[in-house]
Amino acid sequence: MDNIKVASAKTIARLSIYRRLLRNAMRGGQASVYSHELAEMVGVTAAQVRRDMMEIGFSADSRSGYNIREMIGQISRLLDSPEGENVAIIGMGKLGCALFGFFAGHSNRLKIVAAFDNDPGKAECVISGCRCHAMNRMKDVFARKNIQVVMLAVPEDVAQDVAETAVAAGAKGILNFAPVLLRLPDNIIVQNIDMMVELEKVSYVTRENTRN
Amino acid sequence: MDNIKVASAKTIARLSIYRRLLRNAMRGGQASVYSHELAEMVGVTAAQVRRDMMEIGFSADSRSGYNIREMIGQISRLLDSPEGENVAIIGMGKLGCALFGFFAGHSNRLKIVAAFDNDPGKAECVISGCRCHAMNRMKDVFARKNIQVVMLAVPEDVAQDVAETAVAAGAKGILNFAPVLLRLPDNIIVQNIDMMVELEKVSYVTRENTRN
DNA sequence: TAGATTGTTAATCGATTAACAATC
DNA sequence: TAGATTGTTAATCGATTAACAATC
Repeated sequence: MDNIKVASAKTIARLSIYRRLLRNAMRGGQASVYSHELAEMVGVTAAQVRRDMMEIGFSADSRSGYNIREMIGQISRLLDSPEGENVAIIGMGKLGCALFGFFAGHSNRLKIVAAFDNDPGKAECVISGCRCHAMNRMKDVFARKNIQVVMLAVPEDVAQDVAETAVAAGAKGILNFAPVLLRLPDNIIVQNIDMMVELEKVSYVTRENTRN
Repeated sequence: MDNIKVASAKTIARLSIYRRLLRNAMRGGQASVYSHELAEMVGVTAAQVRRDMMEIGFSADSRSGYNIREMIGQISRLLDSPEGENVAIIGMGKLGCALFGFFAGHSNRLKIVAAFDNDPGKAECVISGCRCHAMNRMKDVFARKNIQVVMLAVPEDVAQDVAETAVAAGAKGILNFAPVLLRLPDNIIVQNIDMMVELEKVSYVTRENTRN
């Protein structure tokens, strides 16, 4: 159970979504769910759900389906760090503040515990209920608060520099919102959210789709 | 040339990124680029770049490589709507305002031309330099400004309702930031950006990666 | 039992890559 | 020409799905 390791990030994404929907269902009083029901909620095939459950070693009763509470538990054992995960936001411009508000409202295991910005007007202030440190304090704060994962929400022209600073300070994983390919050591995990590209995709596909 | 149609959204994403880097290169005075150079900049293989160029019907001189200006032109002919694309942001909370700031700073062909929010304190005001309308004015504004693509940045509990309103008002493509599976007619293009899921992915993969 | 669902594998699908003759 | 790059296909890879015997 503890040594399960899911290969694909896509699977992780689906598991995260399963869990969210299952929590809603549980709040609604539902106790168990069939693969085809969950599939319908998430927008995947039933076979996909069953294969994912197989992959995390979770099984169902062929009469009543999957036990929701246990399924949430199993997904959480896999996805969540037992000690919780402390996350920092680097860059407290509009986007950084928006991210802070978004994540502060939601998660439980993932906690935004620090923010960084080089604007002297922000540094060492409390913004949106979160203490904002100067960039040069990363190493200290990362160590003290046990931070390995950061969200990078700085302008693109400084993204590479700031990312290097973060890595030097001990960051191991970066969720990068800057439209820049970060050049970092191989052992650093980088996931990009490129909103410009996503909007261009929607725009293009929509146009193609409405053409006829 | 006008009837080229790229099948995959992944290809569109790469083309968008190629173009961004090529613009930077052109600004730096570079006139042409080899597939392996562009590949290195973007973080893909040279074969991938060549196949993408093949797909959009653009070719190179085997001595000097791809002409950057023409390549940008060809990608733009494919990606950009000739008349430009007018986009609306629905939901002018922190995230909506952040998106506005982000896109207002960047794009050329994609223009944020309207915003909507139901907060009476925001409706009909000008926020971040953009007029903010009440939700019930979508149909009118979409028609007047020729808007088909929207970015949905509202809280998850109202996302489905607001999305339906937007579709009824004429939206054909939605970039959805709410962590919700939108149920909409098949002919509506929906692209989700699920920041919670992305952060959980980074967190998980980082943990697995640093385990040993 | 009867019937619906699960677990599981082989088949399918689509995207990526390796490889190399053609090109400039 | 010589040499590096391109255009292009077959091979590879990984993820998804169809299908069905096993299960409750």
